[in-house]
Amino acid sequence: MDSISTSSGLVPDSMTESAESHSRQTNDGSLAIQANELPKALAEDQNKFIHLDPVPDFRDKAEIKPWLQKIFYPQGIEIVIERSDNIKVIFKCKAAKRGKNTKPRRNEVTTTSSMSASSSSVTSPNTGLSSAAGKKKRSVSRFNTCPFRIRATFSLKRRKWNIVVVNNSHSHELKFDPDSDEYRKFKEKLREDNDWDAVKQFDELEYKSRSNLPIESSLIPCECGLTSEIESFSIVLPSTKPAQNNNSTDSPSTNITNRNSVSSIGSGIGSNSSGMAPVISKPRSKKWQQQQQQRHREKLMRNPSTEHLFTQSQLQLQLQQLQQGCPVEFLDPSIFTDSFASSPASSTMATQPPQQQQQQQQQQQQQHSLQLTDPLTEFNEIDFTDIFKPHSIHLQDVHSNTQQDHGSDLLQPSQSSPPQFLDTNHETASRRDEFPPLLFSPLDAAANELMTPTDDMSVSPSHTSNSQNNSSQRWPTGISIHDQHQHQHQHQPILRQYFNDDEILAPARLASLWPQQQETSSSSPLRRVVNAVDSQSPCNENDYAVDDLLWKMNFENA
Amino acid sequence: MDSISTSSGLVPDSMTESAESHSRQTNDGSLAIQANELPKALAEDQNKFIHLDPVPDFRDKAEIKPWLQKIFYPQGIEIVIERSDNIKVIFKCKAAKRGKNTKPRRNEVTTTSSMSASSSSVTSPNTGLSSAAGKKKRSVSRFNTCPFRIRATFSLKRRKWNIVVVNNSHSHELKFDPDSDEYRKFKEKLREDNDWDAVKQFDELEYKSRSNLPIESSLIPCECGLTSEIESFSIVLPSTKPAQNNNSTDSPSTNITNRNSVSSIGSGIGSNSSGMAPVISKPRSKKWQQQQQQRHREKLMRNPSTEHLFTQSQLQLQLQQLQQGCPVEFLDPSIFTDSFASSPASSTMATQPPQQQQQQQQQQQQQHSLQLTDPLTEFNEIDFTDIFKPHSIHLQDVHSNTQQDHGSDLLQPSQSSPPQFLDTNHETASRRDEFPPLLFSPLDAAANELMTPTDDMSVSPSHTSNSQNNSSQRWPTGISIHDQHQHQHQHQPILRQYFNDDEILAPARLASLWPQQQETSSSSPLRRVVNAVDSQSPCNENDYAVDDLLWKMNFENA
DNA sequence: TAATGGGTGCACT
DNA sequence: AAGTGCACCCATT
Ligand SMILES: [Zn+2]
Ligand SMILES: [Zn+2]
Repeated sequence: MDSISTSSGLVPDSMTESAESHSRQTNDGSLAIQANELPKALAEDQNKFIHLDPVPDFRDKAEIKPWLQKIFYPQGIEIVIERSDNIKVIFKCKAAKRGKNTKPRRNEVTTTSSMSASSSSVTSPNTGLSSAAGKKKRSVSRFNTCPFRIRATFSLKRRKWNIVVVNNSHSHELKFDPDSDEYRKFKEKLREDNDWDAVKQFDELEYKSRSNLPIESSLIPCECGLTSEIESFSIVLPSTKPAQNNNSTDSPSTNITNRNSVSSIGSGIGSNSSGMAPVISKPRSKKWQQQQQQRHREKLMRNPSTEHLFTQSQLQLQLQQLQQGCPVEFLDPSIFTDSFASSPASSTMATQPPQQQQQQQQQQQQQHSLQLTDPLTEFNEIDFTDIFKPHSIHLQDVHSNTQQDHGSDLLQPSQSSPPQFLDTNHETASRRDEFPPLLFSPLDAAANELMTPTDDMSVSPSHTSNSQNNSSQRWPTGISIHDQHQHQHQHQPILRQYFNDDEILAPARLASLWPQQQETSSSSPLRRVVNAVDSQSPCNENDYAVDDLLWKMNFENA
Repeated sequence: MDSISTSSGLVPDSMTESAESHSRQTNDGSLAIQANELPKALAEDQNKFIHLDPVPDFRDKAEIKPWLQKIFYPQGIEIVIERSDNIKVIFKCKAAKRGKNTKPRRNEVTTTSSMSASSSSVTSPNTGLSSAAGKKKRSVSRFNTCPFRIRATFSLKRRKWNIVVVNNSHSHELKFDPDSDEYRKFKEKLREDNDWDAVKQFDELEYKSRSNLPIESSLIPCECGLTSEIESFSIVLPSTKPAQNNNSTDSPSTNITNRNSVSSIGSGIGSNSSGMAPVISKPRSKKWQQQQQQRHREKLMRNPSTEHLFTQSQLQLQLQQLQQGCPVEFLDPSIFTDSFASSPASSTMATQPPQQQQQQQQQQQQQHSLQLTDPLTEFNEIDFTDIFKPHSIHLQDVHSNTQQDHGSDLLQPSQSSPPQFLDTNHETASRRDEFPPLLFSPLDAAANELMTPTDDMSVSPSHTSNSQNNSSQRWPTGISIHDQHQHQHQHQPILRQYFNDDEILAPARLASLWPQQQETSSSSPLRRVVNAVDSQSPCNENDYAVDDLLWKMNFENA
């Protein structure tokens, strides 16, 4: 079970071959790596950040978590908010439930010895029932010391939320639990938001989990109403240090292979981020869980919505998303097959998408079993004052220039609709109540930005020309790795094109899903305003003044 | 500065003489101690609890904290909620603000060496300005490891909130900081609740703090609108172990004398427990604090409300309260003087209330400098199942029977209005919004209890006869110490009389403050209902049925 | 059962 | 990797 290397080919093959050459160290010590080189980069540079980009233009802080849940639930990672702010949200792994006898050893979490991330069904034949593992031997990881973090920070300069995976190592196994309360709420919210495509995908995920089928990869389509960025990243984490209660780091590294691949098509949820599903405290008996499992299984078999999960229509939807910039290698390979593989190993091979060189890439990925130095030791030295500084954007089709395209924050036009600082339009002041009093409302801030509406076109003149170009080349993953100190400003035109494509294509894809809500690219007044704000240069004096004010007010608690 | 024994005489002298004889060990290992013997009891029996009784009939969980703040702010203890529930609230000391260089020694909190609770002005001539201590040498007690806890639990059986000081030791010095944000909110809430008498008292406290005057004792008058319990207790904590980060308990006991006396006249706040004062984050520069200090000093000198803090009218008020059952020994002795003493020692003597034997009692109290074994080590073995069993009430005039008057829970008529579990009446749903949906509101509960209105009189037939009796004899403290295993039921008539006196006399005192709100004792329908509820036997079958339902609903989260 | 005790999500500061 | 105030939880008895 440990040292499992059954990874589904989520990283395009062509990249892995030249992985080493693509990782470049810039002269200031920063590292620029392409998306397909993430596994190796993660293994070698733990103190680097995995930057998710682009991200939807979250209009509310509360939209971030559902979006991330779409990405990380299929990876067996249940995220919770560790701390949140008006300008940042720190996510972490949900703490493990304590087993009955919650006195595990301190130095090693009773080491289920594996922390095997990918194939959860291998280690626990009990399939996703948390109670099965529980009672006594479960790795309860006494204090939740998992170092995994996702940091979402709102850049006042760029007026955009930046999401960075700070630490991809886990002190526990990754396991998708379809019976967790949080997941239930999450899925209920998906339904409330009418994100039926995601609901279907998660139905499939639940089915696989309950059926002991491998869940190595996942697909979460994007269904947002306003934006439609495609977000995905792949991570291979070779070595996961077992949880040590930060007092004695005796075992240097147990060399336990841990693999973690994340793939999804994210989306900002269109609206209603306020209403959470009513909390329903449920009993957690084993019997109840078995009932749930059986019920769900029957429902899945009968439900027409889940019936066609593996039919041609679903596949066509995926292909359509592909053409619009969704990286194929991060789609769920299982959608291309109509049968379930019984063993994880076989399924891993069987679920390969029909991409050339996919298997080679997968094999390459299996070799990225590298040790991680303890990232915790290095984080203390991180200077967080630069957290809102520009960060790099890396595309696959520009991988030869990866070491140069950090910075460029000033021109990156990815749809950065400030979550709350942007909406100046006095007509849409309804969301103002969600923020503390005395904080500027998004409407006010946005109105301030309308003074330079023409910057949008000037910065991204060729926003429509390269859309098909990018999507057909290598399905850019839209992921970038960079460390803290990247400040170069280069290759801005390429970035501009890329992100403008996203903005333009997204509504079209959305329209295909809900024609009644159709809305041409940037045709909405609000949307156009947002784009204008995003694409304009942040070097504007007025902008900085506003930024400073907003920054100060953020800490005023109002 | 350390081993300060400048204690103001808060414990009546006559008691301390026979302190040892009054502490009795019952045959089941429990300890019954009179109020005036609290210092010694605390020093010798750390695993005992200090039970505050009676307490107001809190109608909302949110009313508990302000009430406790009135008691503990004058002691230099700023409480925060560690954890709260529908049925319990755990308070602790507010975490110390870290100085700039937050790397203090681990084993000893740079030991301002004193933890001298009473006279804060002695150690820090900078008078209550937190910045003065700060920056570097301040005992920031890196992780807030103060063991002090106050536990408020709602007993479903007795329909009453019970408040217990779980651990009276502190890992830090006790210092009243009039500039803390929380205190400002607290005081603003006092103003909102029109608790002007408390406002005045705290104005005085602030003045003393800013003027480097000793704040050994305090007075917080009762100003509640609905209830008028008199609450007070006195604690002398001889030895406070310095904070040790629970890893190495090297210094067994530093023998640092710590004295902590608490006195107040508590009251449940009349209404509006929902509206918190708007948070105003203030800059914390030293300059700003000095300005505040100067401004406050000037305002105090000029304000007519604070002008007469030390005039005869104020003293008459105190005397009036005395006659109504308020223990004189817990009143602020300084109100009896019109001049400020410069040194704590002299002021302690100068502020003695004109009571006979007061000085003797004070001297006796100074001798209670006993060491505390670390209470945390012993709390793990305490059996909490009996905590809500009848506890002993000790009056000064019945101190020879102290070991016998625990129990009698069924008849203790202290006003216990259930916070939210009781309301079944459908007419008075106005306060229902303050509680989670589906929870009963207190008003309904009160209406429900009207079915047995006559119980009030039957239980306390002599409620008016002994009022002067108690107040003139030795000013009962209304405090009881008891440990886990007290089960005797004795001297119930005495208890009944005592608490009924409190209930009846309180409104009269209140009326003296606001004649327009005058309300004779138990004349208010609601008030009478509350008394009826409290005095009736909880063994009623219907009551238990309601309890069950309420208990279940409490965990429905609805 | 009713009560005790603690974990932890997460936003305020 | 802000620390912590506070409450929604859960486990145990
Ligand atoms: Zn984790
Ligand atoms: Zn304390």
